[in-house]
Amino acid sequence: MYERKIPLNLNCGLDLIAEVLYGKWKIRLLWFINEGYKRPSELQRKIPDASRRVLNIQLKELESHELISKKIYPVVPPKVEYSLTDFGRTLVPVIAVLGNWGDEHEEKLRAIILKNSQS
Amino acid sequence: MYERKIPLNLNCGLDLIAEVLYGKWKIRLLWFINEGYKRPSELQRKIPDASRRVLNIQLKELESHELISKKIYPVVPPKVEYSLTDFGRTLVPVIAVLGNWGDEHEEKLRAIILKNSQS
DNA sequence: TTGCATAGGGATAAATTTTTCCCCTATTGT
DNA sequence: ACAATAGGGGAAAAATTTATCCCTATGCAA
Repeated sequence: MYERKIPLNLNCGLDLIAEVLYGKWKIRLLWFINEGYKRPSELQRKIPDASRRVLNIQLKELESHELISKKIYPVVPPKVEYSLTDFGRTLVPVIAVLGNWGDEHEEKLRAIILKNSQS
Repeated sequence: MYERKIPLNLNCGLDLIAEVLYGKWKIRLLWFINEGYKRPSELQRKIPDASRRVLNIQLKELESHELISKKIYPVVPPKVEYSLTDFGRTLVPVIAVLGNWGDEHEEKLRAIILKNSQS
């Protein structure tokens, strides 16, 4: 595993939430799990741009941060289901606020971002 | 400048807000600017762990995303002041929600994160 | 028997972001 | 002449995150 060389900052609430949410696909994973997509293969289908590997890694991090829990069914082929913990559920309204802001300003944002990514 | 090789996703509100907020120091920059720390040197003092260079880069990105505006006073030595645009101000409550969640769960988060970063 | 689906992991490469180092602007004061 | 101040930026290195590739195992279907 990767060993961090620059120490973490955990001074304020913003540092703390960043530490658990920073990761390209984490917010989306939480969102889809909340919507009821529980199995890894379902999540991979919902997020086709992410590699299988990173999703596994980020799911494991979410689990280690106690935002989701993993249930392994002892069957073959294997079956796994993730679900939000009570703690993870407290993040749902927070994520909703983020998504709503993006949705509300969708046109403006799309225009600004595209304009900048071309120059 | 760096030329992106993996194309952006701008499908939903979450993608859009991620595009403007992703960056190690951006949220903090917005926050401090909102609190009234306007000059680059003030911001650097408030965020001593960031290199001067990145702060400049991220300020410029925030500006190009129209979240902050930059006023250059034609004096010597130079004087610059940033401030939130109206658009940027709409993000303040969103950032507050993030920080509040972190603050509310501060002890739990600190414990979880430290436990995981040691193993 | 071959191929597909399920879930996951190791090793390594590539992409991206952040840091470090050094230089430049112009004026005021020593 | 020279340092101090305030703001910026290029280039390259380091840090970090994601992607790619290959391998494990089992049961079911064509």
